[in-house]
Amino acid sequence: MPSSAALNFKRGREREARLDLERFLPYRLSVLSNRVSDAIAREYSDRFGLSIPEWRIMAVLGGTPSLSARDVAERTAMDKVQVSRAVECLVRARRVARTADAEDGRIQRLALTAKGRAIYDEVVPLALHLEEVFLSALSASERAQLDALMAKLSRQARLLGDGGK
Amino acid sequence: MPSSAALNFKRGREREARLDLERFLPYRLSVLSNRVSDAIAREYSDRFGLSIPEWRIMAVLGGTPSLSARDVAERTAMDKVQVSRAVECLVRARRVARTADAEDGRIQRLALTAKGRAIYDEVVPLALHLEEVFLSALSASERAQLDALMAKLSRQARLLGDGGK
DNA sequence: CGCAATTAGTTTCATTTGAAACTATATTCC
DNA sequence: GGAATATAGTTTCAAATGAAACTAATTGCG
Repeated sequence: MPSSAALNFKRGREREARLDLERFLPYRLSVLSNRVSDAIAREYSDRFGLSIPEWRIMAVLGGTPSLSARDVAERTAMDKVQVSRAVECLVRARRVARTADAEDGRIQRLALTAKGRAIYDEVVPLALHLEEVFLSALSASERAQLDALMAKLSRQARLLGDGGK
Repeated sequence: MPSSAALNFKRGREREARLDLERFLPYRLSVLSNRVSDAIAREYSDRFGLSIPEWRIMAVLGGTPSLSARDVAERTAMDKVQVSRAVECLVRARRVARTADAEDGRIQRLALTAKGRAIYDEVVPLALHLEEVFLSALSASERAQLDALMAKLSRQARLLGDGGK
């Protein structure tokens, strides 16, 4: 049965349009993304007491230390309130340290502490393992396709979003 | 530049693993899905005062009337609390009607009212148009690829999710 | 039958979230 | 220099959310 998203649009004898939610891409994306996020969140939370926002922050700080909260927000696609709150938790747990910026009094530089780094070093393999399990349904060429499609769709979605803002 | 998700895993000279959030599939999926949902939610909300849960309920009732709240929850991937609340709004707005089931006193059959159907008939073309704009970044064969990949990933994600539950 | 266990759906309550207001610092421009 | 504007980050407050308790009806089973 061909089920391309392009075929979602149907008209019966009467002239009203129909929509099949299961084939509607925004819906499918949302369900897929939630399933994946939930499965992963459970692991992060069970094993390390990390929420997804916290993990995202640790992930970027692990790769690039000394970012400001604003930088982190940009790179994690979170808003500044979310970042502020998640950083607060991470600081309380001594996983992230805040230090004043030498030049700009408004900015605080963020970095993983040794403790945070140790957790990061444990979480990264777990995250990559989960990604791998998830992707194990695909062949190498399918993964390449997926990568290309995601890039195109992300660009397109960015355009969509900007239009309405 | 090859950027397959399979290549996300890297080790430097030192032996700690690194993770590039921008190439991490769960993250990419989440950002993409949110962008799309937000763009669409804005339209639904601006033009019809519909939230996404409300729209999902109307979408399934438009295709299959006389479902119970439980049926709706199943088909929309929402939980029963969400459905209960969104249905409440829809009923108050006279877009959906609740009628008692003849056989089972616990069940209420849900269906679009004439008013709800009129809105449905307007929203469906809008939804399909937005999907089309979004997919316009892809060729026909890319759409087919996407469809196949989403199906595989969804199945895989369902397995992942069940495992942990 | 009649009591325990299930199921449909709602409500409650605590937590999460986001928008807007707020504080503090920095920059612009007269 | 200093008033107006902009930016970093936090706090506040109201709305959205979810887990668990709850109500009401049904089913299973001795």
